[in-house]
Amino acid sequence: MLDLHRLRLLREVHGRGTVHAAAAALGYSPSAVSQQLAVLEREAGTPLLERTGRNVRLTSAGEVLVTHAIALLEGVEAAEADLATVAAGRAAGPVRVSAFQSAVLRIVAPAVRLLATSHPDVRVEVTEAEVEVTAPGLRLHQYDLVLGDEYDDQPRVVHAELRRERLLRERLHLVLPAGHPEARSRRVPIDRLAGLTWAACQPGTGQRAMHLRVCRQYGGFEPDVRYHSDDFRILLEMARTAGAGALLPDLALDGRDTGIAVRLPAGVALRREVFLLTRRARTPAVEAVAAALHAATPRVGT
Amino acid sequence: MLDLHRLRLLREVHGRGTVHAAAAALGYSPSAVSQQLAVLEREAGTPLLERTGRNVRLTSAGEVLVTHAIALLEGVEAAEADLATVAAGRAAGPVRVSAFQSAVLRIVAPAVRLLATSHPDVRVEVTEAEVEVTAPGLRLHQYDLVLGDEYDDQPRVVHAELRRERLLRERLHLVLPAGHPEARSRRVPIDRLAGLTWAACQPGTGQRAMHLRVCRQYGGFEPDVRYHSDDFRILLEMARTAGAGALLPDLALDGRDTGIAVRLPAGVALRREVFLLTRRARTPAVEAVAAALHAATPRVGT
DNA sequence: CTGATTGTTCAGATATGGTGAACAGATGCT
DNA sequence: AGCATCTGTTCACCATATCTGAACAATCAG
Repeated sequence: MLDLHRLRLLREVHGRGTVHAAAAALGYSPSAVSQQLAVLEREAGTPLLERTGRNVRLTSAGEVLVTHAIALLEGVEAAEADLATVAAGRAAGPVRVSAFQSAVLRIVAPAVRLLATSHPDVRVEVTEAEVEVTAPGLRLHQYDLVLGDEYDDQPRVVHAELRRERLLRERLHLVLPAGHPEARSRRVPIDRLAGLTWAACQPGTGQRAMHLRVCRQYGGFEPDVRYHSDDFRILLEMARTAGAGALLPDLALDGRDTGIAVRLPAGVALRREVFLLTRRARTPAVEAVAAALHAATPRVGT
Repeated sequence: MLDLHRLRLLREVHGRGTVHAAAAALGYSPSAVSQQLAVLEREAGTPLLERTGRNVRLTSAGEVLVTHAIALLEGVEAAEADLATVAAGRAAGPVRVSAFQSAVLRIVAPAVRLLATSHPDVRVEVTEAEVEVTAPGLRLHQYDLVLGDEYDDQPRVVHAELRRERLLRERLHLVLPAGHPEARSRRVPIDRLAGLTWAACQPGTGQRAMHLRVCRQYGGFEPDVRYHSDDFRILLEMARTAGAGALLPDLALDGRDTGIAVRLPAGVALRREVFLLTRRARTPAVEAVAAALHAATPRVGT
């Protein structure tokens, strides 16, 4: 009989492309994975992998088998979730959540607090990471729920097998050092800020791209970005302490905005959407966590 | 992660009721089964079995898990069948058939001959046994196709999960020793045969029950059954050699009826139906065998 | 050409899963 | 009631399967 353990290796190699990556993901040596796949091929009676350059790729028989493997492993997971639920008499089991920094702070952490009393048998594991990194891990069952963000001008494509729900849609604010001359008016035209020093996320991130686009398109200037961090709290602190400007969403602002001035850009409506990704098949525990995340999401002005 | 091997043990214990039976069916010692189930319970985190008297029964958690197990094992089987088919480029893999004696001789054997050329990669395994015995084994995946028979007055109930197809509907004939006075007419009234010595199947079989009912109802006598065998060819030989009478279906008569007279009973239409059982989910190989069985079924007068 | 990848093979340590004997409780026969 | 005979479980022990790490071959980038 086919062995689930080996099928999982096959799925992982299929999903990650290399034996090394699959081995690393599952905590084995590449040697072990290679040997087990060889056994699987012998059982299958036909080659499942073929080498292409120094990598491996699934053969058509491998593709057929991996399709079954994915369904079977999904089924096993459902069985385990059901079992945990029955054993505890209510939604139970481990649930792995990933979210980007501000969502961890403002959404996931409060949700965990809610779940601690409403669903004490659900064990939530949280990883702070960006959607780009973790979305593939959702399909590979490394995570069960992934929170992501998306700036209006850069919609993310999401795999058809996944389910996406909006958690909130928030405004982006201009954060200026308190006492900056432009901070007197409630709405600040971007083109007045050409001389400002800026704090923004690392190049390659959505926030940075949005920042550059806004300055170029609405301000007509190339921003002098001097402070780089993917940590919104650091960006905020650079505004407060080092006199920089920043473009930050509601979630990054926790209300204690002493030392800074939070203003809206004039003439532009900049928005960010925060959403939740899950696989289509949801266990009771995942369902409970999803509900808690919705409940814990702060209402911010749209 | 849950282990398929252990889930199969659970399914078998569920299906067969005792640890011993499950162990015997899978070729293990009861000790091994007991130990593996203990491991499964530890993994599940909740009891799956409870002792009732000297047997075991599934707990509600066990029931939940076994439902998943059945689905998963079905999925694995589908995967293996698909794999065999892909590997061979056509329907392939082992298929286990069971049938009662006359069906093996007249239907299954010819079907195997057909399949040898039409589907050389399908490996047919045949077991001669009665439906009563093998039908449960169909649900337990011990067999893939089961041929059964049913006398008109004793319809068999078939489990809703199984699929039943009629293969043929045949007449029952009165088999008399050649030269018996009543064998002169084409149709023989049953009540003329009160003094005959009879050959019939063992008590408890459908044929025996039918035989008794016919003699009592249409002949008004208790038959003197002296020769008992579930082997129709032996019953036929007792008619030929020992001068007994018998009630046999078309399939039991192979046309070489020297030494006997085959007549229809007068005033009664006795019929037997031969049918095919499979699980609802059929692999390509099972489909091919089912088609061959239909094709190989002889056309007999209804 | 060299160095850094990739996947595979081999020898050896370790864990897993099997058997069979001994045991305890339930049932049924005399 | 008493004994034999079923259950299923536990234990010690053994075989096999599966992991690791080193050595190897092939590919690719600089």
